[in-house]
Amino acid sequence: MWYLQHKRDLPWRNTKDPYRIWLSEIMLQQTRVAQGLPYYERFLKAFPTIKELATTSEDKILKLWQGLGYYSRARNLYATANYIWNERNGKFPSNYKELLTLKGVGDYTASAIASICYDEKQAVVDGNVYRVLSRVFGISTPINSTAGIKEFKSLAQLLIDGRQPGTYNQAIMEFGARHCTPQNPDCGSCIFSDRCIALKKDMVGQLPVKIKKLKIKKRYFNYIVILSEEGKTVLKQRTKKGIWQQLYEFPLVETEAEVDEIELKEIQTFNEVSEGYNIESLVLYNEASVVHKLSHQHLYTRFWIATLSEENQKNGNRIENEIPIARVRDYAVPVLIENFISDFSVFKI
DNA sequence: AAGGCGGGGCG
DNA sequence: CGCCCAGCCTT
Repeated sequence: MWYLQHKRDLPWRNTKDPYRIWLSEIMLQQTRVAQGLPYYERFLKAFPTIKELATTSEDKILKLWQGLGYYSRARNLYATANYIWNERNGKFPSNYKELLTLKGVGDYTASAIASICYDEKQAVVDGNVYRVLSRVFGISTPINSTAGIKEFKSLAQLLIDGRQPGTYNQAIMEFGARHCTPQNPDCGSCIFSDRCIALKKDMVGQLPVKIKKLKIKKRYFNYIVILSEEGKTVLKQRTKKGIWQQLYEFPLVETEAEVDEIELKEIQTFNEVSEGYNIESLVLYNEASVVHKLSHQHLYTRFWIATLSEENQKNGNRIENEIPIARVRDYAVPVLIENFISDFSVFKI
């Protein structure tokens, strides 16, 4: 069989422990194996069992998750670990249907855990499976339409080997990831070349079909990097809906367009931010905006260094959310902020 | 049914 | 540059 010859030796392939499988599957949602692998190793070391994961803090989990993206996965991971540890005596649900009720666990993840850990016959349908099935069977139904999702799930469910469902699922995904690749698949040496409809019809490059409707929004961020003479700065946690929920960042002034210093000081949010401080000087750190690209937003970002006058500490004013500069690296921050911290000499300790 | 949610790697 | 990645949740 193709899988046995080509499978990669991945750490979660040597276990049926639902905790480890669950952790790996959550991490690999919309994430390449190569990107998720180091995170998986670090998580397993820090949290060997669900007990350690459930009894730590959300901040610690987010810090370890930093850079992997889709941070709701980390928050749901923590919520689910707590639920399982506290409400279920640390015992995972042991079938597909119950797994589906867990936060952050959808059809794919529930099928993966159920098939791998409990030998339940549930077919996974991830990006790899969509690609392989759409090509081999020549299916043009958009994979992200309601009809497509149903059609591919039932087809996969027909094909799955009931004796080794977990192995079957991992094999078809591995085949999609390693052989039936999105670009330039090696159809010449493919084990399905005799029956692949897409190959016969010369449609490999056009399958799978996907409806796409991504509008990219431009946003303009101005981060106010506060520096007090005591060697402290200010970080705030993002608590609102939207990107980077629960992560930390410098006080943010969002504007409708790029602004200069005069314009920035007229912005309401800037005045709210600076109200508690006595800003002595405000210096633009990067003339050219850093463009941080998310899949759905482009963030044009400038950092402003705000040095506080001595009065702040003489008066003993307590500054909200202030932290020693040496502790900045303890906080979970977006990559955009992490890059700045790494670049800014004051933070290099 | 549609939109929001990260970051990185590849051609 | 655009595309896609072991998807899920909210509206």
